[in-house]
Amino acid sequence: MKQDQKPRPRQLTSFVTFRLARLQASLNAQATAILKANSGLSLVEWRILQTLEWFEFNTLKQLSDITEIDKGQLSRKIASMVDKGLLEQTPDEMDKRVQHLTLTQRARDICAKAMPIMQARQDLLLKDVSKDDLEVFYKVIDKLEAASKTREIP
Amino acid sequence: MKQDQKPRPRQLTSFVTFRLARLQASLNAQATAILKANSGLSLVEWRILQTLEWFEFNTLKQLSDITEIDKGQLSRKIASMVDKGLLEQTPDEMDKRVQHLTLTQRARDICAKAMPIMQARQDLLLKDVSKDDLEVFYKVIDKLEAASKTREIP
DNA sequence: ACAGTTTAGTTGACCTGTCAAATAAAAAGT
DNA sequence: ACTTTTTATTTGACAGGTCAACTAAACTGT
Repeated sequence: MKQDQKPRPRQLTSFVTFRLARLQASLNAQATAILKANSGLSLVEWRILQTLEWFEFNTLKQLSDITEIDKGQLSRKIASMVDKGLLEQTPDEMDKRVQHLTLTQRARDICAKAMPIMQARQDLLLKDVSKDDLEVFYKVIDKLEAASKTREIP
Repeated sequence: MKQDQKPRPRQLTSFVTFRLARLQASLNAQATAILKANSGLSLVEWRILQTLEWFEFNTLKQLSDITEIDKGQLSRKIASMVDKGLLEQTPDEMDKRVQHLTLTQRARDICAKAMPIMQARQDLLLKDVSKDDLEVFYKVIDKLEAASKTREIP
């Protein structure tokens, strides 16, 4: 009688990452749909614009470091956003390699319009999460993020 | 004197999703690198194989529902994995539309070889996370996931 | 001054992810 | 039986994401 062919639910190996991947897929779909319906921005565009608004940062490198978005992808995205009139590039005085990015008025308008809805979504997402739990949540994210940067597993 | 041009760090609007996106980028890069070095599998391939091993499920639809991976992507991936000799498809008796998927011996061997390393990585990721915190973490993920499925915002 | 290295950003190639439309088989309604 | 609706899977088109090689400007040390 051949049985236990299948290891069955097993330990929760890979479960954290599995859960995070699935959550991410779901969150992205939601955000993409909301942005499309309300602003015409893609999710990456929204992220870029928001990051530029939140942080002091305004160069591609800094953007890439902070968001972990690939610099290649950013380079192309930024170019297309400049074309669309969402971003402006101004060359750095000292370092001729770097370009500083700023939102155009148009981009600020679009963001201002989309913001309340994205804010509402954020509120909805966190509606049932207590302050304490959220703190723990961020703490765990910090730890996972730190551990995910060590490349000591080969 | 023009100042407060820039709204500054503001509320933590979108911060949860921002943090999750960044974490995800980092985790994916790590997993991809480990898998590449140790098994030749891509991350999606690994996820598909693991999901098939963990759960009873073995059809494309079930795989798509459980992982939230797009069915289109799955359809193509599965085809390529069948080509590579990682999966076998056997048609359902009753319903001629569905195909049941099973890992080949080759796939099981590769997974068996990669598993200890992926397990070690998982352990490393969670090394500094207490059991209680992890529980809270999963609880918050559940809530975010549930909220991300409501399309009641537009 | 200048060879060697690092850094910001670009580009090419290629894989992954997403959406929507198309097929085709099952199930439901009449 | 026969039209309508669902459901499982496939396909096309295209945006997003990743890697690695490349260019050009700074920086380093001598």
